[in-house]
Amino acid sequence: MPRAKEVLTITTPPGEDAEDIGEIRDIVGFHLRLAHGAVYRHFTETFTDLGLTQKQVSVLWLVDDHPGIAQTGLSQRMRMDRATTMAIVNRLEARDLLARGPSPTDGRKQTLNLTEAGKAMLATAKEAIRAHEDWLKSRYTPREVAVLIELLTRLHE
Amino acid sequence: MPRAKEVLTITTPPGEDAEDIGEIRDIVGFHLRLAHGAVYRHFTETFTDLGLTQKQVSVLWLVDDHPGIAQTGLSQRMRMDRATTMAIVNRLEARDLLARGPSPTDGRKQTLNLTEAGKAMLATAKEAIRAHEDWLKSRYTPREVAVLIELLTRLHE
DNA sequence: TATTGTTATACTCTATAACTATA
DNA sequence: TATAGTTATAGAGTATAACAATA
Repeated sequence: MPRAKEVLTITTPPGEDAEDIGEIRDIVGFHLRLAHGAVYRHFTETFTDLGLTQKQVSVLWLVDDHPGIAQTGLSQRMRMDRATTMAIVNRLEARDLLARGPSPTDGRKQTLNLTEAGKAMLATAKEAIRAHEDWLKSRYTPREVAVLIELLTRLHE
Repeated sequence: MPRAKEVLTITTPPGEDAEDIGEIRDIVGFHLRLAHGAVYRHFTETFTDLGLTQKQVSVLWLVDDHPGIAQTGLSQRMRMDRATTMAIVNRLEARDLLARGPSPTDGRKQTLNLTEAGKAMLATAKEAIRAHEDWLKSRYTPREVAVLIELLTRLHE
C-alpha cells in the first residue's frame, strides 16, 4: 500500500463542512484588529492632554533617535507612504515640534530634527507612554511580553 | 535582617538611566501598530476587487452569525461607537449587501440581516479571508497561532 | 531614469455632540 | 431617565496620481 507524501495535513473539525473557513474568533486578523483598537483607544485617552497621536509620537521618537533623518527614511521605518509621512510631518511642523532643513549631501532630501519644544514634548510623551505600556503589560508576564513582541515582529519585518 | 516583601521586581538594564523608558523597539504598542498596519495593507490588496474593508467584512460576518442583530449589538461585538457603526452599516446598506428592518420586540431597535447579494458577497469574502489568513499564518506554527490569538485576546476582552 | 519631496484628491475610521423616538 | 438610532461635524490615517527639482 503506497504511502501518500504528506506535506501538510489539514484537520477538519468533526461535523464541519470542509469548505467552511471556520468561526470568526479563529481569525488572527480579527483579534489583531480588536486588540489594536483597544490599545489605540487607551492611547488616545492617555494622550488627550498632549494632543498627540500614536503616529505622531512614533515620528518624534524616531527623529530623536535619528537626527537629520529624511522623510523617506521615516517612511521606511514607519512602513508608511511618502504622502502619509508628509501629512504627519506637516502637522508636527505646524505645531513647531519638528523642523525641516536642507540636506548637505543630497539636494532632493530634507533633514528632520526636533525643535526644543519637540524635545520637551517627547520627554513628556515618554512618561505617558510608560504609563500606557504599564497598563498594556499588566496582562502579561515578562516572558509573555517577549513572546508577544516576537510574534508581532514577524508580521511587520 | 528583614526580608523585603517583593511583589514585583523590576530590573534596570546596566548603564541605563532609571528614568529612561528604553528603546522604541521594546514598546509593545509600537509593534502592535506596525503589525496591524502590515496586515491591513495585505488585506486591502487582497480585497481590492471586492471593494470591502476589514470592518465591512467583519460586520457582514457577524450579521450572518447573528441574524436580526441590532446595531448596538454590533457596536459591542466590534468595540465601536454607535456613530461609527452607523457609518459602516450605511455603506453596506447602500450597496444592498445588508438590510435594516424593524424590531418586533423593541421599537427603538433595528434588526440587521444580509441580503441575498450580501450572503453571496460574504461567501466570496470568506474565500479571500482564507487566503489572507494563510499568508498571515505562514509565519507561525499552529501552536504559535494559538498563543498569538490568546495573547491578543487579553488586550480586547 | 530614478528618487525625493510636494500638492491635490478621496475614502475610511473614529469620536463627540445634539436631536428624535421609544422603553 | 435610559436606550437606540440618527445626523452633523471634525480630525486623523491611508493611498493614488501627478508634478517639480535633483541625482
